[in-house]
Amino acid sequence: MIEVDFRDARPIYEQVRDGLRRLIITGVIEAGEKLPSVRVLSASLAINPNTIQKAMDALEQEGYAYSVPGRGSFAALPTDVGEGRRRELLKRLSAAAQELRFLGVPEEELIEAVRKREEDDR
Amino acid sequence: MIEVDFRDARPIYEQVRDGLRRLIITGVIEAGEKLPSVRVLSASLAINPNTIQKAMDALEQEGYAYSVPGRGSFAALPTDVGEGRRRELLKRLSAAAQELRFLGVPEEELIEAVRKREEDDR
DNA sequence: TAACTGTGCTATAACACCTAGTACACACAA
DNA sequence: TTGTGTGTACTAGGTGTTATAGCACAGTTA
Repeated sequence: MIEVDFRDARPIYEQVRDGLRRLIITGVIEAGEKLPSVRVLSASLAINPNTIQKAMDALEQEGYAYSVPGRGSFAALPTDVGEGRRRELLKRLSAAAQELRFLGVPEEELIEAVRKREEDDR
Repeated sequence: MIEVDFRDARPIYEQVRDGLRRLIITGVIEAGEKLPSVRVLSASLAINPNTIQKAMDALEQEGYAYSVPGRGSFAALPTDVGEGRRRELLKRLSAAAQELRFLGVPEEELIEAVRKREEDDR
């Protein structure tokens, strides 16, 4: 369900956060649906609960999830995601596009990459 | 010329590396032209020379610059930039696009962001 | 009640990052 | 040659983040 690479330079909690976010934006977990619990994820990934908790906190701050003490964490609606996240993604998008143009990648290829649906880019 | 934010979570050497890369891809520094020296950058940004050196090493490894002992560091040709960098950027591009689509941003807006030329996204 | 849930806290170890200081070899111009 | 500027290399230490272990509490649900 979620892959964590201990050799990766990125912190584990970021990998978990990104993995959970990916489950949401790909529709594997729909809005309102329950996310795996801190303890279950901790056990299945062999990662300390505190680290999973940190990933959950980050995801909740982005607006992708909300937590209810005693019940669990759930996927939020796309409209609940903060505007800051949108702006950051748009910045990232044009920055990548600008650099790719500098590297000589034709614009059609960029647009194709933007339109592409199914892929396994982390 | 280059801005460094000490409060930013990103390491200083990454900020310097990205700043230098930006000078190259925006054409401020053209291919073959000399980059500011380690010591000059170190003095003007009030950053330790070792940190600047680390940024230079990273930039050189990406293929955006090459160094000549005794003479200085210079901007490389776009064709010298490694294929790994291209792949990473394309991944980043489609990942951002996919998430933005999930957030309800219309495709025309994404394509517009990709086409956009002049902007100050870091 | 029992088992699950999120949440909070302390303490510790490991690692990346950044700094300070020093030194060497090379290129270039006076 | 001498002086200056250049990239490069090394040691050492301080600092903050990350991840871990362990424990505890309160709320929810069957």
